[in-house]
Amino acid sequence: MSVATRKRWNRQSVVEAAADLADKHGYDALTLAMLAQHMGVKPPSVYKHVQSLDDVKTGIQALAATRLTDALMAAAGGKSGDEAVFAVADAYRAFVKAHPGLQVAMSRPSATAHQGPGDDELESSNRQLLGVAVGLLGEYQLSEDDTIHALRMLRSLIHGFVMLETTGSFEMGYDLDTSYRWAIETYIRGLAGAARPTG
Amino acid sequence: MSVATRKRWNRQSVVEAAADLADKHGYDALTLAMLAQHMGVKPPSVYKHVQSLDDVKTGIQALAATRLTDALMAAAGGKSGDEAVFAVADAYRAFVKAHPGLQVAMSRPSATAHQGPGDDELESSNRQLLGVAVGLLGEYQLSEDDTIHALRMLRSLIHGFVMLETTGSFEMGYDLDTSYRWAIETYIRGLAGAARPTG
DNA sequence: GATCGAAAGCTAACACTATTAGCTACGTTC
DNA sequence: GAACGTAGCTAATAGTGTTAGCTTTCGATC
Repeated sequence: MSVATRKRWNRQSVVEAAADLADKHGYDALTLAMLAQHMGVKPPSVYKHVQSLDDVKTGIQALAATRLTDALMAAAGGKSGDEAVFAVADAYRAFVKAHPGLQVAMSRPSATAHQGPGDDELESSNRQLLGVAVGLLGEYQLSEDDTIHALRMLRSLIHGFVMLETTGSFEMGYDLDTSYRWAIETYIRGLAGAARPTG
Repeated sequence: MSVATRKRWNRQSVVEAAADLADKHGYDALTLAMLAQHMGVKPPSVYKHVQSLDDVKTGIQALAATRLTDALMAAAGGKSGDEAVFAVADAYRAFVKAHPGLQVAMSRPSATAHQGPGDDELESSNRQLLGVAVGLLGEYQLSEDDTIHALRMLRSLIHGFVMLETTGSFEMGYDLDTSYRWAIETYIRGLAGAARPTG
């Protein structure tokens, strides 16, 4: 007989398991009973490792953010200018396609006012991402303020497109890949016109 | 005693009442018990007018779409070119601010494969909106394909910005109104470069 | 290797959710 | 005024998350 010593869970590993389930069955379909069953345990036992289902969902949100950040930083690494922008845009879209549950998680206001561990990690991850993003737009000669605006615009554009795509809100009949690239190109073109007068 | 003859409900009026509640308490917080109480009725009675809670939510989605369409068409009415684009963008953002519940409803995949009445209305409303939108970009001299791309991009940009704004995903410290206008301006600037060679 | 305490499992229970069945009473119409 | 359909009700079911309290198992210490 295999003496199958039972798996040792902790908040992190439970959240990761829950994130997988969210990707498989949908973020909203994630239930505590489902999570418990997947852990091979009855529902109340889950509370030994985690405060509540909201706690788990908050954890998923943080996990999603850091994983997305990692993916974007990896995509941008080494590249610069247009090439880097396209790479990040593609990586974002690919990430969402691969992780539908995590995407939904990211597009919800945080359930609990987060305080737990992982919050610091999330903060530093965001700071890292912002640094990379600012570097991303370095070649476009924007003022400091305009860099913020340009970043917000790029994020909005990518996030919105991917959102509308996954909810099936776009009319059919025209290729989405083409539209996506067209949009990023047009964004870059618009950016050129925003460049500050060369000093 | 006032003989207060009780209000006659139907699917439409129930959906409208539910939409108000969704705006007040949040789309996800909307519960059948809450809806029943607001109607002055016990939960099971709601089913006399509506098939299920999912049915109500599908109704809210349709209602949100048609109301948004109306608001956008009203905003665009008479205007053209840049002015019209700014007007539509502002109207969209204002609508979402005024109807947070409806916005969330719109950004969710439809709960039930809609079939009920109001679906036709939704369809025609969408067709109307597309017509207005195409007219909106008429001045920019885009090819037919590019018009679709430009429309998708504008929608993505607006939807994404408003989404990130309402979920509090933007870093603080820089004015959002300014960023929003900046983004629309940059979009229009990029559009100019996409204009087809004048034939 | 036996013992003891903490960690993690369990069952039972509670309050909530949506939903159905079946009954009663209102209100309209003939 | 009688008949009938609409719309209310209560009671009950199956699901949700969550807590309390008990038991088992695991790991470390003697």
